[in-house]
Amino acid sequence: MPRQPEFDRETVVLQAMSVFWERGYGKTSIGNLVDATGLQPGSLYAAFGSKKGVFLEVIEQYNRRFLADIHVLTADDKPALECIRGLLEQIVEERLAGGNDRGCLTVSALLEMSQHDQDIADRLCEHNKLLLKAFSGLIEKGRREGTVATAQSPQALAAFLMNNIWGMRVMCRSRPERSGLEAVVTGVMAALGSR
Amino acid sequence: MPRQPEFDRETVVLQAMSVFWERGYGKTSIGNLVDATGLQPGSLYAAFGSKKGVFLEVIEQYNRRFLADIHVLTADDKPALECIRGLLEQIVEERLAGGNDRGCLTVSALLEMSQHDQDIADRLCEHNKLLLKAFSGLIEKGRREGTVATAQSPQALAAFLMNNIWGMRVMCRSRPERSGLEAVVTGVMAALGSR
DNA sequence: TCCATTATTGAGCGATCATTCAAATATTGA
DNA sequence: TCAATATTTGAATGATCGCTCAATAATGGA
Repeated sequence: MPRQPEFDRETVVLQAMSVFWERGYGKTSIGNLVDATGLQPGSLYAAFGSKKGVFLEVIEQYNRRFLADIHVLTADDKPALECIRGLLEQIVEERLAGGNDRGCLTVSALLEMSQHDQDIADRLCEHNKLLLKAFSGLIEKGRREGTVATAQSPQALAAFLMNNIWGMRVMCRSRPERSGLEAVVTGVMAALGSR
Repeated sequence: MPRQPEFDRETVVLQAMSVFWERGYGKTSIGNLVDATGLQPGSLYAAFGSKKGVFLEVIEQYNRRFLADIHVLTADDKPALECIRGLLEQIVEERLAGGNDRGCLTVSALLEMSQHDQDIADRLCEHNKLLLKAFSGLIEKGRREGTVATAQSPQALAAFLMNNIWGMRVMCRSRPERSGLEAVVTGVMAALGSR
């Protein structure tokens, strides 16, 4: 066997994720990726084929992690409605702590790229379907427990929930006040919990 | 008086708006603007100073028009809650008609540019405050009529409403099914109308 | 030790970008 | 008709982009 690659692929993807997340796809140059990963252009192209190839693998990993988080929540002992509240409040607190104003990588990518790149659009839409299913499962669990009492179907409530999370991701890019973010949490919880 | 400009400024801004809306800021080149407006680079720069100058005037006009729409709704005779339903359903129908998958110019601009350009971020955030006030006024009217019955403050409900509209703008870029979009409308109406 | 195979390097390619500016053109008051 | 004053034109500029490739370095089996 000849020479082995010197880098760890997952590490490189995470480093690239950080850059794409911070700068968006269009404003990320190969030079930025070289700086962040320590790999030279030739190595990046040997490993991923193109800038788009790097990005596709980045959103693949980003999506996998997000989905895993939801599945962990679904397996949790706590009432599902409380898990959902925790999910929303985590977004609020992360944003207000001054930290994450990067929003969501895939939401930004959807708005920036879906009109221009069919491959990226396909991948993002496919992920959204998986995410809807995951939320649906979480809400079904809530209904079995009785914590989710609203008459609408789990699928409909999942769409409503995801819509609000997307909205919050946008709001995080603005300069939101605590009152606005908390109003969203209150509104969503009321919509899910009341009958 | 010497030679007058040959173009109508508002027309040019509308033509540029269409391009920025379709392509986003980063993917819009001066060449695209030349094609859309019929103005040569030199004329564009004489009139607007820079690409960013064109864009700032575009979002200025976009925002003015959107705000005006909300104020028209607030002056309408119909119950405020029905006006809000109409607003949401218009987004649903426009999207499902196969037409508008461009989403919202300012939401896209916020995600694409807010991290990189302070001037554009300032302008967008300022507009968002105006929009929140306008929604607040509409909801206060609903409360006076009794159609909006929820206990939360008009400001809080306005934030919740805007959050859902932003979410729908994102969803419009995906490939949404009617059921998902309608679930959002149902969820928002329930949250505003129930006590 | 040597060779076959692969990874890494980084200068360089052509394309495209936002922007500029000197020349050409149009308008108006005199 | 003729300056004086603007606008319009579009080729040119320098920077940056994604990407390539010949040269070099590293590895492991023979």
